[in-house]
Amino acid sequence: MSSKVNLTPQRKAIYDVIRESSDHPTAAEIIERLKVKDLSFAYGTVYNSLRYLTEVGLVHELKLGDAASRYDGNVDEHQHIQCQICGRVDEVFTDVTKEWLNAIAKETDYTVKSHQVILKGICPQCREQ
Amino acid sequence: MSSKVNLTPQRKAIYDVIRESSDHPTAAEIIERLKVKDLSFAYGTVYNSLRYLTEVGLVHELKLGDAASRYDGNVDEHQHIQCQICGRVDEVFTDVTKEWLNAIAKETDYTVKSHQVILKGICPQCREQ
DNA sequence: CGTATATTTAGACTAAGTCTAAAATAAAAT
DNA sequence: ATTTTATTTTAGACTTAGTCTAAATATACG
Ligand SMILES: [Mn+2]
Ligand SMILES: [Mn+2]
Ligand SMILES: [Zn+2]
Ligand SMILES: [Zn+2]
Repeated sequence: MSSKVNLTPQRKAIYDVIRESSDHPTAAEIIERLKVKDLSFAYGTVYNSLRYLTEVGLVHELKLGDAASRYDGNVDEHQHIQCQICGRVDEVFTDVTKEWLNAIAKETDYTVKSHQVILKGICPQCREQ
Repeated sequence: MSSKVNLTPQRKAIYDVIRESSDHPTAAEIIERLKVKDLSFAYGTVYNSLRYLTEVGLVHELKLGDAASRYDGNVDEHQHIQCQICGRVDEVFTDVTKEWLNAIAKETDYTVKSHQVILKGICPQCREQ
């Protein structure tokens, strides 16, 4: 069991870029950062690898409502807040309560499997302007 | 002030479809439903109208991480839960607490402007199968 | 080794939506 | 009422993000 994770050189390089990034890069940004390291993979390989890394749980895919998905090397449970002005994405570790999730299960009669909170606001830097 | 809302025939028809729908239709679904009423507008007009209706606050745009945005004629504050199996989207009126939002403002130093919760789970129907 | 399986590659293709420039409507000014 | 101005619609080209396909490579297995 525990089907071993198969990290090919491409997947490893992409995973490295994500872990070295703290800003939740998009696929396009990952491709840029690979290029800086003189690595250039087929377009499709980057997307296939991102899907693979997501599936095996090494990274998380964030869909914040922007056009492009972002990727997160921190797979600990946390949420995100995005600045409406500059677009930066920051971490949020204060999570919703279990009681709240239970209340929703009761209200909707769904079996709640996951929740994602997307907060929008103004970051400290942009507030100064 | 209060810059009056300009509901052209096209915008009105699209708004009507959204209000008559309770399933948060996508642009493509709205176009289908217009066709049933023998209404056919330019592709771009539908998107322009959806943007307009969203901007003036008559509808809400939902980005649940699917490919296409969905539109909601209920503009009262509420959240959504989507079935991972059949894709249907249901309403969630149990909202997060103000305390939780304050905790996030303190943690992140952001001025929190909005929050969107996307819950995923199994709907009662799909659970029976 | 030889064959099956998995992965990468380049490039065609798709889905959702935006943009553009011209035509049609509507509103405002003469 | 007619001209001028502003707004909206339209068709279709274009963009962005991502998937699909078929061939070429690489890896694993007997
Ligand atoms: Mn994160
Ligand atoms: Mn709703
Ligand atoms: Zn900012
Ligand atoms: Zn379902």
